[in-house]
Amino acid sequence: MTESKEKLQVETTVKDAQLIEFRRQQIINAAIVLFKEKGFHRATTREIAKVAGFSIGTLYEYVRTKEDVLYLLCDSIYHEVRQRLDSFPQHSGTVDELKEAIKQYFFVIDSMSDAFTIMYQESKSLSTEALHYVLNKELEMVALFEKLLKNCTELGILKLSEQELFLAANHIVIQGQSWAFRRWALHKHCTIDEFIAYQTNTLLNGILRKE
Amino acid sequence: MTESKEKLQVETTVKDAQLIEFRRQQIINAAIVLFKEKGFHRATTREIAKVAGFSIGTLYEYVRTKEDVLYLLCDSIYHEVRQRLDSFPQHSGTVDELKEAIKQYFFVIDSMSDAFTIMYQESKSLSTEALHYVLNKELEMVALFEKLLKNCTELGILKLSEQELFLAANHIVIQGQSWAFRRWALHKHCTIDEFIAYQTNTLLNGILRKE
Amino acid sequence: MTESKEKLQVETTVKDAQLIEFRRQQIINAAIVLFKEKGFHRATTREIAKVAGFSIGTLYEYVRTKEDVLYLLCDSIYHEVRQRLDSFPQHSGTVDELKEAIKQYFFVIDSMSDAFTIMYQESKSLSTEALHYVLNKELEMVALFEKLLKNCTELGILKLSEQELFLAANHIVIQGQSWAFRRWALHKHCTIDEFIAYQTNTLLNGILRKE
Amino acid sequence: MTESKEKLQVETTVKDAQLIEFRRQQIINAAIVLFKEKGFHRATTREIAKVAGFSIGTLYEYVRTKEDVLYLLCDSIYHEVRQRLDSFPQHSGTVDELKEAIKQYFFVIDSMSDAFTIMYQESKSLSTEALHYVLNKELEMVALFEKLLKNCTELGILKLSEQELFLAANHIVIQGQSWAFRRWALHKHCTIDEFIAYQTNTLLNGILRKE
DNA sequence: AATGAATGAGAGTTCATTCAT
DNA sequence: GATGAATGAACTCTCATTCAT
Repeated sequence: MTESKEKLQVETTVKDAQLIEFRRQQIINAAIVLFKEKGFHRATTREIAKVAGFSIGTLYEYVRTKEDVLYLLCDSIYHEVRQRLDSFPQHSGTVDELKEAIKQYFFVIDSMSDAFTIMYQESKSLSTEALHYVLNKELEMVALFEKLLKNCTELGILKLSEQELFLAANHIVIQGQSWAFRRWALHKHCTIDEFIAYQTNTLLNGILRKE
Repeated sequence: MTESKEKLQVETTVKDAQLIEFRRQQIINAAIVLFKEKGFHRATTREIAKVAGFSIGTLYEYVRTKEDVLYLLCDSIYHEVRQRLDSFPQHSGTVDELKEAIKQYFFVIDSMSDAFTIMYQESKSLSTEALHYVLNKELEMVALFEKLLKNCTELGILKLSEQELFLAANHIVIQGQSWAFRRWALHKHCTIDEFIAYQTNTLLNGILRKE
Repeated sequence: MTESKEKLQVETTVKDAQLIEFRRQQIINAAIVLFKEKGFHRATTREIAKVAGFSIGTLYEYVRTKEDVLYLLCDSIYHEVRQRLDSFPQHSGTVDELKEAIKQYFFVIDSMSDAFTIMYQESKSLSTEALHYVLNKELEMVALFEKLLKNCTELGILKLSEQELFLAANHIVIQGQSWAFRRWALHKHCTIDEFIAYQTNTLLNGILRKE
Repeated sequence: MTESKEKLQVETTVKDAQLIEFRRQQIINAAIVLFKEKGFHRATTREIAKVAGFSIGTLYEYVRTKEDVLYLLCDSIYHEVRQRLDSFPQHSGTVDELKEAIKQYFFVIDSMSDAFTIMYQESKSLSTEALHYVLNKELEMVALFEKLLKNCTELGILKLSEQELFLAANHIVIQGQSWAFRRWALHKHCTIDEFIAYQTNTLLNGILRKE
């Protein structure tokens, strides 16, 4: 899995790269808390700075606009997801590999569900350029699962058209994310493991044509 | 299907009920256009009034706050959905009935995808009370499909636990809505009919246990 | 004397034209006081609103930006100047007419010297477009005196090349304005009448070639 | 010509006098570029430091406040003017000497017109104390020409009252400076030599009373 | 002597809401 | 019932200045 587009640069007045990394992580953490609580528009930059632990002036040394904070947050999600998916042990058996990927993906979402929810609800507030970048990351996610599904078809385990490949991959991505943005409904009825089990079974059964 | 909660009342200074109905529909239509274009927070009440065709003063004769506009919009969605689902011809064959319900549901979403997307992204801006009301409507939707699925299990066509019943219903509702909020990705790959076909097949195949 | 360019429009949210006129005059008056005292940049829009007698919100109903206030001020100066010069009685004798025009011009400046000084020092803060508009008004002023001087040359009283015509007209305009922006030096040494007498004599003697 | 007031001291933490001189010249040069481009208020201290070639911290080793930069700039103008006027060869014939002084003065202005324009438009941003110092320098300039004119009256070439002496000197100073601050209008119509010729002739003709 | 990250008061602007007409 | 001018709290962002290194 490779990044398809250059990262959009968020301008800084600070020169020390390590410090930038560190402060931006503080900003992102603060933003997750606040955007979750009150949404992007109701959270103020002053609050973000305060929760991050520094002054409003300092915030703006690491970020040009409030929108940059949202972009940083969205970007960090995919960074995290990629790290996790890249690091899980690769199986030879491809259906198992697919299952494992789904599991890992759902786990990341579970562990970052606030961030995912924010991204879902607020990414529309990004500039066109940043939004395109983020949606593109999303498509990379879909493409990853398309690839894994395709591997299965090549082994003859599945028979899927290109369209079905896409729809199935899309299906996985959405259901995974729904674990985040529909917490309120789902958590009352099952655990993440049960959810993963149901989704994996339904999908694979649904896709496997045994006639 | 019955409405579980009393409709939340949006106060008015105007008496004429028909006029209220009429003006509110104008408000909702204007809001759909503007919230889609710029989101709830960036759209101003002045703009809403202007697009609706009257003055800001008049807007506030039919609505107490800006949030009321969002609430009215969300509420009208479920009103519309219910009307459509209630009116389609009921079959005796229950799997067919389920299929038909799915189809109708996806069709409503397709025809109101802007409104659905807005609801998805902006409902967090509602007050706790209004949000609960809306989420409750959402659960009624899920319950509707749970009921239809349950009918199938009772005929022995499906074997599903309570949990699976809920997850499957939830699955339908989410995939349907994804047709609205993931337009940008889905519309390039398939038509609404193809999407319905894929979702219906996958779900039913995935659920039917043939061992 | 005709206005060479369309007036630049300053946008408003208010519809009542008379009210706009009235409020803008209040804004200009407040701005003259404050810009004189602390300059354009140090005067705040809040102060302007306060001195004008209304709230900051109201200020922004009649003006889009702070720069608009400055533009309104500059524009009103030329409006005033034109009114005064257009209304003085026209002589037949052209040198007398020139003298009278100079006198009237210097009088207007004397009566609006704060506004003139502000324009001199702050017009650079206008947008390119607005600045061009204002400088153009300034050139119209020069052109007016060029015309009056030209009348004299046509009667054979003066012999001036095109360049000299321009320089002499320019000379009048600058010396007049210096009465405003060099108050601090000039007022200690002479009255406006003495200043006018000196400038008129020097200019006419300087220009008249008697060899 | 003697300096009438002690130079205002701009405090420093640095000891090395030569270095101070050197760095301040860098600061002034940077300030001329930036103040010309965006004015005193819009130019930031950071930018000044950057253009000057060092860090913001260093800037504040040589200057107490941003206003000091403006003061330094204004002060350097008179320093330059004095150097030039003091160094031109003194004639015995006093009208020629006056003419030569005018010429040299206009030449300095031409070569430093950015700095002069800045002084004209921004000196109001100086503190009262610094402003008085600068205006005083200005009056010294006027006094210089008063002196030269007086020499002529004493030789019987001119007959001028004290007031006329002042006004004529003032006239020269202003017209000279107008070559800087009215560049936009004048440069299209004549060269500096033509301008000097016109101003010198008009003034002398205007002043010489031969009846 | 030089650096540059940190600070926070303060500025311009917006916009939901009110209320007299 | 309809209008639209008035309001002011609240928000984002800037930038002169400081001080530890």
